[in-house]
Amino acid sequence: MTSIFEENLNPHQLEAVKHIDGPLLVVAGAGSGKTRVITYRMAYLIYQGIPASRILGLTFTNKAADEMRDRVSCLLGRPLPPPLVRTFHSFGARILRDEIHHLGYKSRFVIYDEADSLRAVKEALESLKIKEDFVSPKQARVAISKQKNEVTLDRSLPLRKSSYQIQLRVVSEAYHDILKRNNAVDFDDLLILPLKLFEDHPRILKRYQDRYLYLLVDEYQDTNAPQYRLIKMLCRKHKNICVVGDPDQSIYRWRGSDIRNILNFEKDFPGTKKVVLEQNYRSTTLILDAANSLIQRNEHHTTKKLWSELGEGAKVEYLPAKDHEEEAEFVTEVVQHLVREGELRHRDIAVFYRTHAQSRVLEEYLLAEDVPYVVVGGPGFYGRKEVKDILAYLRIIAYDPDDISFLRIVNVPRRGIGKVTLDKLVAASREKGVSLYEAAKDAESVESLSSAGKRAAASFVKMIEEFREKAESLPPHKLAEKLVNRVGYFDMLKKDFPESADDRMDNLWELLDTMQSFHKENPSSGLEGFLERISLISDIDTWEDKDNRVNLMTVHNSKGLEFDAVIIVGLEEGIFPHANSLEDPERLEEERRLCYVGMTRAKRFLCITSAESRLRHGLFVENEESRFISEIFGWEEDLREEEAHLRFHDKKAEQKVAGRGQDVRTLDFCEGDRVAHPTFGEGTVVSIERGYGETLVRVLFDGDTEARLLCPTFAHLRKA
DNA sequence: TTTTAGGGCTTTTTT
DNA sequence: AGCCCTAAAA
Repeated sequence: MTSIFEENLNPHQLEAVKHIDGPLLVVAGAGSGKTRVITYRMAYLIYQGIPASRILGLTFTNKAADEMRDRVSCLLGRPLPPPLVRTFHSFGARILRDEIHHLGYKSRFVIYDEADSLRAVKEALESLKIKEDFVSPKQARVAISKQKNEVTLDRSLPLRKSSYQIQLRVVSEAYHDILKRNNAVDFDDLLILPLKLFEDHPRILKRYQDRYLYLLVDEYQDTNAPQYRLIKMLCRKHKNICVVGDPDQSIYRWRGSDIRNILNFEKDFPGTKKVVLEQNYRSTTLILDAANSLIQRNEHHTTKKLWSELGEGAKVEYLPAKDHEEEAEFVTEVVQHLVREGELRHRDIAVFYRTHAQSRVLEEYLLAEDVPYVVVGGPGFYGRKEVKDILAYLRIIAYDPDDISFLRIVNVPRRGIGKVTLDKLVAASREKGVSLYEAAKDAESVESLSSAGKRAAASFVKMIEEFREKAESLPPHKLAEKLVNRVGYFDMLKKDFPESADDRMDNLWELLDTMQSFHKENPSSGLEGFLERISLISDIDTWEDKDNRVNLMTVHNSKGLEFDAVIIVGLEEGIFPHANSLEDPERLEEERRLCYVGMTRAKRFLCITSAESRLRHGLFVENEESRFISEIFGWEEDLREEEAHLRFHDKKAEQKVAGRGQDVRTLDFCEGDRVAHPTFGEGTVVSIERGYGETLVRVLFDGDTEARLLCPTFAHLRKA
């Protein structure tokens, strides 16, 4: 059984997988089998007798976590439980759920998302009577978050403080008072509070250190200071820390990621074993050459060179358009061409852009040509007003009602609690030191309140109380459905949004469906469990590859994915690289890394476009061609013109979309065939799914065991 | 006092 | 598309 490791890993990967104790750094270039190394290593540890419950995997997205957990269980076979794999944030939330009372919070805390947290900042500014035009709430929020994440890295901050910093400090304190009062935490707190907990309570830390003896961290180049410290604390005793990452793919510095974490790993953890993976199993050589050529322009880049055995492949295309509309037209044509001539399915194709705003034109043109597409992320499902409203109601019902959620829905739909009434409630709540909901509950005693206001508040409170009672007995989706009906949400939609009421209502049905399936899968976790899950999912997590559609997303969202064909649009100075990064050399390098990430998602076909002018904020602006273009193609000025006419429509270009081939494994069986497996015995092939990631074979073995076998494991399958 | 209608502003990337 | 503001209607 040792063979699955030797058979499916190259010598470098194997070296990493078989390293058991002590720190391990895997520098894994794009497409070099990073996920494979982590999952195989987890499986290997378990084969060595280490209980799965002692292994902890940390990732950035739920999607990555799910995929990893999934693959490990595939490798292990059914009977063994997989190790714990979570995102940093959900791991933090889980710790807090058990331990937050040590920090003076009540145990059922609310997680505020960015919008909620912005509200809280606004409230803080208001209570301090700071003029919004002096510090914009948004800026303040970003600054608070930044300060929060930095302080934990280095406690000896320079003492010189500008008045701005002092003011910021005050706002930050007011903000955190508000959170605490509402028993709420923000995203940053999910990492910082566990740190604080571990610092203040060494015995609790010890418990977690003893529980997780082997740590594996994905995308280590994107860890920020709190994440770094959390990791360091957890493995301080046993030093069994394995991190995987690629400095050239670090693209979240603006969010606090610190590339030094990976660069200094060997210094931080003496005795580190380092493995570098350079063989790329994803892309053809010309694509890799182009990507290498770009990343080499970065002063700070790791000296590794990706290579591939997948053949030269198609040349990277460049299609300069005159404006954003022509660009969208090109994209549509390329997609149609790839589907017709290149034998690709729509789902094998992806279009990446720097900013969400760029998706609209693309959508228009794809729609006009009946090309099926799906937009990943953006102002997504959970950002929509109707969904946020209902979730706010549910939070009020599930937790001790917090002010932010209360304010959101207290008059939505309208129920006669307007500004004046609300102001009086706010004053009453401040005076009594209770939440707004408590104040509303006791509205009768607020003398300044009009009788109409008292009545409206009382009936609102009565309704919420009824629902809080119902929450004990009803499953979450039923409760939510009753709620939507009871508050007359649909009527409000029809009145306020006559055009889109039905669409919005569909979104709510979808929310209810999600709740129902969550309830089915986690019958015991109830409404709170659902709300926690909802607040920690990201756009990419909800994306499924099942429909046959072209995928549209930001370059950031593309990280970790791969597609047969990739089109990157908007290669213009000011767009990509983004205008806000042009001045700062370090930020510019990050833009370059971002472009590198996008390019290395492509397996066999890569196309880049630009527009000479485009509509921005309602105005036509002209942009220079992105500097990345010449860096990718290594063009000299005089060659440019000649190359530029090499349009996609040329015969020569068309030949480049060769048939598929390289990565398709030969299977000697197909769906419906009888097969035999050394461990599981005989069975019938239910399905073979190829395309995204690795090939997955589902087999229903006799005796009703259904097994899902990934690429390496099904090598043991033989036609029976 | 609350609601409604209309105009301005925004958007870089996100757990 | 959502949010915030203002002015006027209900």
